[in-house]
Amino acid sequence: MVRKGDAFDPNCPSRVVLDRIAEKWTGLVVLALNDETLRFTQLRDRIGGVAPKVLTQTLRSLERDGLVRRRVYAEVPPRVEYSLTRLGRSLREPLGAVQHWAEQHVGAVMAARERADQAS
Amino acid sequence: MVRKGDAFDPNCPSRVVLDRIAEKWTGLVVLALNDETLRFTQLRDRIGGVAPKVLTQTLRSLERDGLVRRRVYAEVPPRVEYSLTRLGRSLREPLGAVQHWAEQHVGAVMAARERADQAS
DNA sequence: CTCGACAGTAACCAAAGGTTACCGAGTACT
DNA sequence: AGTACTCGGTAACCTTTGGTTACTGTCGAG
Repeated sequence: MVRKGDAFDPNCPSRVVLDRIAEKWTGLVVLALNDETLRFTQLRDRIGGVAPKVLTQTLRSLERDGLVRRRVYAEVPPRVEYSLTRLGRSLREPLGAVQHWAEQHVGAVMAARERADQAS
Repeated sequence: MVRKGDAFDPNCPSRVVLDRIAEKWTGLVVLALNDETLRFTQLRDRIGGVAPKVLTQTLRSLERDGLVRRRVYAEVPPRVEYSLTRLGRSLREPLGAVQHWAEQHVGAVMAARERADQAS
Protein backbone atom coordinates (compact mmCIF):
# COMPACT_ATOMS: atom_id res chain seq x y z
CA MET A 1 0.00 0.00 0.00
CA VAL A 2 1.35 3.31 -1.07
CA ARG A 3 0.38 6.48 0.76
CA LYS A 4 -0.61 9.31 -1.49
CA GLY A 5 2.46 11.42 -0.77
CA ASP A 6 5.16 9.21 0.66
CA ALA A 7 8.52 10.92 0.60
CA PHE A 8 10.24 7.64 1.49
CA ASP A 9 9.19 6.02 -1.75
CA PRO A 10 11.69 6.85 -4.49
CA ASN A 11 8.96 6.60 -7.13
CA CYS A 12 6.66 9.05 -5.41
CA PRO A 13 6.64 12.55 -6.87
CA SER A 14 6.89 14.07 -3.42
CA ARG A 15 10.23 12.39 -3.10
CA VAL A 16 11.25 14.07 -6.32
CA VAL A 17 10.28 17.40 -4.81
CA LEU A 18 12.22 16.64 -1.66
CA ASP A 19 15.27 15.74 -3.73
CA ARG A 20 14.98 19.05 -5.52
CA ILE A 21 14.91 20.96 -2.24
CA ALA A 22 17.94 19.01 -1.11
CA GLU A 23 19.95 20.10 -4.14
CA LYS A 24 22.95 21.98 -2.95
CA TRP A 25 21.90 25.58 -3.67
CA THR A 26 18.12 25.45 -3.90
CA GLY A 27 17.46 26.32 -0.30
CA LEU A 28 19.91 29.19 -0.22
CA VAL A 29 18.46 30.70 -3.37
CA VAL A 30 14.91 30.61 -2.03
CA LEU A 31 16.06 32.09 1.26
CA ALA A 32 18.09 34.76 -0.50
CA LEU A 33 15.16 35.83 -2.62
CA ASN A 34 13.03 35.94 0.50
CA ASP A 35 10.71 38.69 -0.65
CA GLU A 36 12.96 40.77 -2.79
CA THR A 37 13.53 40.84 -6.48
CA LEU A 38 17.19 40.34 -7.26
CA ARG A 39 19.31 40.44 -10.36
CA PHE A 40 21.66 37.64 -11.24
CA THR A 41 24.80 39.27 -9.88
CA GLN A 42 23.08 40.45 -6.73
CA LEU A 43 22.00 36.91 -6.06
CA ARG A 44 25.46 35.60 -6.79
CA ASP A 45 27.03 38.10 -4.40
CA ARG A 46 24.49 37.47 -1.69
CA ILE A 47 25.06 33.74 -1.69
CA GLY A 48 28.70 33.27 -0.95
CA GLY A 49 30.63 30.72 -2.98
CA VAL A 50 28.23 29.85 -5.73
CA ALA A 51 29.60 29.43 -9.24
CA PRO A 52 27.68 31.24 -11.99
CA LYS A 53 27.16 28.04 -13.93
CA VAL A 54 25.58 26.28 -11.00
CA LEU A 55 23.52 29.31 -10.05
CA THR A 56 22.10 29.35 -13.56
CA GLN A 57 21.26 25.66 -13.37
CA THR A 58 19.60 26.08 -10.01
CA LEU A 59 17.55 29.05 -11.16
CA ARG A 60 16.44 27.25 -14.32
CA SER A 61 15.28 24.29 -12.26
CA LEU A 62 13.42 26.50 -9.84
CA GLU A 63 11.78 28.32 -12.70
CA ARG A 64 10.73 25.07 -14.31
CA ASP A 65 9.16 23.93 -11.06
CA GLY A 66 7.25 27.17 -10.68
CA LEU A 67 9.04 28.46 -7.61
CA VAL A 68 10.90 31.33 -9.20
CA ARG A 69 9.93 33.86 -11.84
CA ARG A 70 12.54 35.12 -14.27
CA ARG A 71 12.02 38.43 -16.02
CA VAL A 72 14.32 39.53 -18.81
CA TYR A 73 14.57 43.14 -19.91
CA ALA A 74 15.82 43.76 -23.41
CA GLU A 75 18.42 46.30 -22.41
CA VAL A 76 22.11 46.70 -22.68
CA PRO A 77 23.78 45.70 -20.50
CA PRO A 78 21.22 42.96 -20.00
CA ARG A 79 18.99 42.94 -16.95
CA VAL A 80 17.39 39.81 -15.57
CA GLU A 81 15.39 39.83 -12.39
CA TYR A 82 14.49 36.89 -10.24
CA SER A 83 11.72 36.72 -7.67
CA LEU A 84 9.74 34.06 -5.85
CA THR A 85 6.32 33.05 -7.09
CA ARG A 86 3.48 32.52 -4.66
CA LEU A 87 4.45 28.85 -4.54
CA GLY A 88 8.05 29.78 -3.88
CA ARG A 89 7.05 32.09 -1.08
CA SER A 90 5.16 29.28 0.59
CA LEU A 91 8.41 27.39 0.87
CA ARG A 92 10.14 30.17 2.78
CA GLU A 93 8.61 29.27 6.10
CA PRO A 94 9.64 25.60 6.30
CA LEU A 95 13.03 26.44 4.86
CA GLY A 96 13.45 29.34 7.24
CA ALA A 97 12.81 26.95 10.11
CA VAL A 98 15.69 24.78 8.95
CA GLN A 99 17.96 27.79 8.55
CA HIS A 100 16.99 28.93 12.02
CA TRP A 101 17.75 25.49 13.42
CA ALA A 102 21.17 25.58 11.79
CA GLU A 103 22.00 28.98 13.23
CA GLN A 104 20.75 27.96 16.67
CA HIS A 105 22.52 24.62 16.93
CA VAL A 106 25.81 25.32 15.20
CA GLY A 107 27.54 25.29 18.54
CA ALA A 108 26.26 21.89 19.57
CA VAL A 109 27.07 20.36 16.20
CA MET A 110 30.59 21.75 16.08
CA ALA A 111 31.22 20.62 19.66
CA ALA A 112 30.04 17.10 18.87
CA ARG A 113 32.24 17.08 15.82
CA GLU A 114 35.33 18.06 17.77
CA ARG A 115 34.62 15.47 20.41
CA ALA A 116 34.30 12.82 17.72
CA ASP A 117 37.49 13.92 16.00
CA GLN A 118 39.43 13.88 19.28
CA ALA A 119 38.40 10.36 20.05
CA SER A 120 39.84 8.98 16.83
CA MET B 1 30.33 43.06 9.29
CA VAL B 2 29.59 39.43 9.82
CA ARG B 3 26.47 38.34 11.68
CA LYS B 4 27.05 35.71 14.27
CA GLY B 5 25.25 32.95 12.42
CA ASP B 6 24.98 33.90 8.78
CA ALA B 7 24.09 30.96 6.61
CA PHE B 8 24.85 32.96 3.47
CA ASP B 9 28.52 33.28 4.35
CA PRO B 10 30.39 30.22 3.14
CA ASN B 11 32.89 30.57 5.96
CA CYS B 12 30.29 30.61 8.68
CA PRO B 13 29.84 27.34 10.56
CA SER B 14 26.08 27.62 10.30
CA ARG B 15 26.51 27.38 6.56
CA VAL B 16 28.45 24.20 7.10
CA VAL B 17 25.55 22.85 9.10
CA LEU B 18 23.09 23.87 6.39
CA ASP B 19 25.22 22.13 3.78
CA ARG B 20 25.17 18.99 5.86
CA ILE B 21 21.39 19.04 6.10
CA ALA B 22 21.23 19.53 2.36
CA GLU B 23 23.26 16.39 1.70
CA LYS B 24 21.16 14.06 -0.32
CA TRP B 25 20.16 11.53 2.33
CA THR B 26 20.54 13.35 5.63
CA GLY B 27 16.98 14.60 5.84
CA LEU B 28 15.45 11.27 4.94
CA VAL B 29 17.53 9.45 7.54
CA VAL B 30 16.53 11.83 10.30
CA LEU B 31 12.88 11.61 9.28
CA ALA B 32 13.05 7.82 9.04
CA LEU B 33 14.50 7.50 12.51
CA ASN B 34 11.79 9.84 13.76
CA ASP B 35 11.54 8.37 17.25
CA GLU B 36 12.34 4.76 16.63
CA THR B 37 15.49 2.80 16.93
CA LEU B 38 16.29 1.05 13.69
CA ARG B 39 18.87 -1.41 12.49
CA PHE B 40 20.93 -0.80 9.40
CA THR B 41 18.85 -2.98 7.11
CA GLN B 42 15.58 -1.66 8.47
CA LEU B 43 16.75 1.86 7.72
CA ARG B 44 17.89 0.85 4.26
CA ASP B 45 14.54 -0.77 3.49
CA ARG B 46 12.55 2.14 4.87
CA ILE B 47 14.35 4.69 2.74
CA GLY B 48 13.81 3.57 -0.80
CA GLY B 49 16.73 3.67 -3.17
CA VAL B 50 19.65 4.32 -0.89
CA ALA B 51 22.88 2.46 -1.57
CA PRO B 52 24.47 0.82 1.46
CA LYS B 53 27.72 2.66 0.89
CA VAL B 54 26.04 6.03 0.94
CA LEU B 55 23.84 5.13 3.88
CA THR B 56 26.94 4.22 5.84
CA GLN B 57 28.59 7.54 4.92
CA THR B 58 25.51 9.49 5.88
CA LEU B 59 25.14 7.71 9.20
CA ARG B 60 28.82 8.21 10.04
CA SER B 61 28.51 11.94 9.35
CA LEU B 62 25.38 12.23 11.42
CA GLU B 63 27.06 10.37 14.24
CA ARG B 64 30.07 12.65 14.08
CA ASP B 65 27.84 15.70 14.28
CA GLY B 66 26.02 14.35 17.30
CA LEU B 67 22.63 13.86 15.65
CA VAL B 68 22.57 10.08 15.63
CA ARG B 69 23.68 7.45 18.13
CA ARG B 70 25.12 4.17 16.91
CA ARG B 71 25.07 1.15 19.15
CA VAL B 72 26.88 -2.03 18.21
CA TYR B 73 26.07 -5.38 19.79
CA ALA B 74 28.77 -8.01 19.69
CA GLU B 75 26.60 -10.75 18.29
CA VAL B 76 26.55 -12.94 15.25
CA PRO B 77 25.07 -12.00 12.89
CA PRO B 78 26.02 -8.48 13.87
CA ARG B 79 23.44 -6.07 15.19
CA VAL B 80 23.82 -2.31 14.96
CA GLU B 81 21.10 0.06 16.08
CA TYR B 82 20.66 3.67 15.14
CA SER B 83 18.62 6.28 16.94
CA LEU B 84 18.37 10.04 17.14
CA THR B 85 20.06 11.92 19.94
CA ARG B 86 18.29 14.79 21.68
CA LEU B 87 19.94 17.15 19.19
CA GLY B 88 18.79 14.98 16.30
CA ARG B 89 15.24 14.96 17.61
CA SER B 90 15.25 18.75 17.67
CA LEU B 91 15.80 18.70 13.93
CA ARG B 92 12.70 16.61 13.25
CA GLU B 93 10.30 19.51 13.47
CA PRO B 94 11.89 21.84 10.93
CA LEU B 95 12.62 18.93 8.64
CA GLY B 96 9.12 17.60 9.04
CA ALA B 97 7.81 20.97 7.92
CA VAL B 98 9.80 20.69 4.71
CA GLN B 99 8.59 17.14 4.14
CA HIS B 100 5.04 18.28 4.73
CA TRP B 101 5.48 21.12 2.27
CA ALA B 102 6.74 18.67 -0.32
CA GLU B 103 3.80 16.33 0.14
CA GLN B 104 1.32 19.22 0.04
CA HIS B 105 2.69 20.97 -3.02
CA VAL B 106 3.73 18.08 -5.24
CA GLY B 107 0.77 18.74 -7.46
CA ALA B 108 1.58 22.38 -8.05
CA VAL B 109 5.23 21.63 -8.72
CA MET B 110 4.54 18.82 -11.16
CA ALA B 111 1.95 20.93 -12.96
CA ALA B 112 4.38 23.82 -13.33
CA ARG B 113 6.98 21.43 -14.61
CA GLU B 114 4.69 20.02 -17.28
CA ARG B 115 3.67 23.48 -18.36
CA ALA B 116 7.32 24.46 -18.69
CA ASP B 117 8.16 21.30 -20.62
CA GLN B 118 5.26 21.81 -23.02
CA ALA B 119 6.36 25.34 -23.83
CA SER B 120 9.77 24.25 -25.02
C1' DC C 1 37.89 52.62 -31.30
C1' DT C 2 38.48 50.74 -27.14
C1' DC C 3 36.53 49.87 -22.48
C1' DG C 4 33.32 48.30 -19.35
C1' DA C 5 28.73 46.44 -17.70
C1' DC C 6 25.77 42.25 -17.19
C1' DA C 7 24.24 37.59 -17.66
C1' DG C 8 25.51 34.19 -18.74
C1' DT C 9 28.18 29.91 -21.72
C1' DA C 10 32.25 26.59 -22.93
C1' DA C 11 35.66 23.52 -21.78
C1' DC C 12 37.61 21.21 -18.56
C1' DC C 13 38.33 19.09 -13.70
C1' DA C 14 37.00 17.41 -8.86
C1' DA C 15 33.91 15.44 -5.74
C1' DA C 16 29.72 13.27 -4.46
C1' DG C 17 26.82 9.58 -5.22
C1' DG C 18 25.49 4.90 -7.34
C1' DT C 19 26.20 -0.25 -8.64
C1' DT C 20 27.65 -4.79 -8.14
C1' DA C 21 30.16 -8.02 -5.97
C1' DC C 22 32.01 -9.72 -1.96
C1' DC C 23 33.64 -10.54 3.19
C1' DG C 24 33.83 -12.72 8.07
C1' DA C 25 31.86 -15.01 12.09
C1' DG C 26 28.90 -18.03 13.91
C1' DT C 27 24.58 -20.71 13.90
C1' DA C 28 21.34 -24.11 11.71
C1' DC C 29 20.56 -27.63 8.67
C1' DT C 30 21.91 -32.19 6.09
C1' DA D 1 31.90 -32.60 7.84
C1' DG D 2 30.16 -29.61 4.61
C1' DT D 3 26.95 -26.14 3.12
C1' DA D 4 23.83 -22.31 3.46
C1' DC D 5 22.29 -18.25 5.70
C1' DT D 6 22.37 -13.94 8.49
C1' DC D 7 23.87 -8.87 9.00
C1' DG D 8 26.50 -4.78 8.47
C1' DG D 9 29.10 -3.39 6.13
C1' DT D 10 33.63 -2.68 2.47
C1' DA D 11 36.16 -2.70 -2.38
C1' DA D 12 36.45 -1.53 -7.00
C1' DC D 13 34.56 0.73 -10.40
C1' DC D 14 31.48 4.08 -13.00
C1' DT D 15 28.27 8.15 -13.52
C1' DT D 16 26.31 12.36 -12.30
C1' DT D 17 26.62 16.68 -9.96
C1' DG D 18 29.13 20.57 -8.79
C1' DG D 19 33.30 23.79 -9.31
C1' DT D 20 36.93 26.78 -11.91
C1' DT D 21 38.62 29.73 -15.30
C1' DA D 22 38.22 31.92 -19.30
C1' DC D 23 35.43 33.86 -22.61
C1' DT D 24 31.27 35.91 -25.40
C1' DG D 25 27.75 39.43 -27.25
C1' DT D 26 25.69 44.02 -27.35
C1' DC D 27 25.65 48.75 -26.80
C1' DG D 28 26.68 53.31 -24.58
C1' DA D 29 30.36 56.21 -22.57
C1' DG D 30 34.95 58.26 -22.94
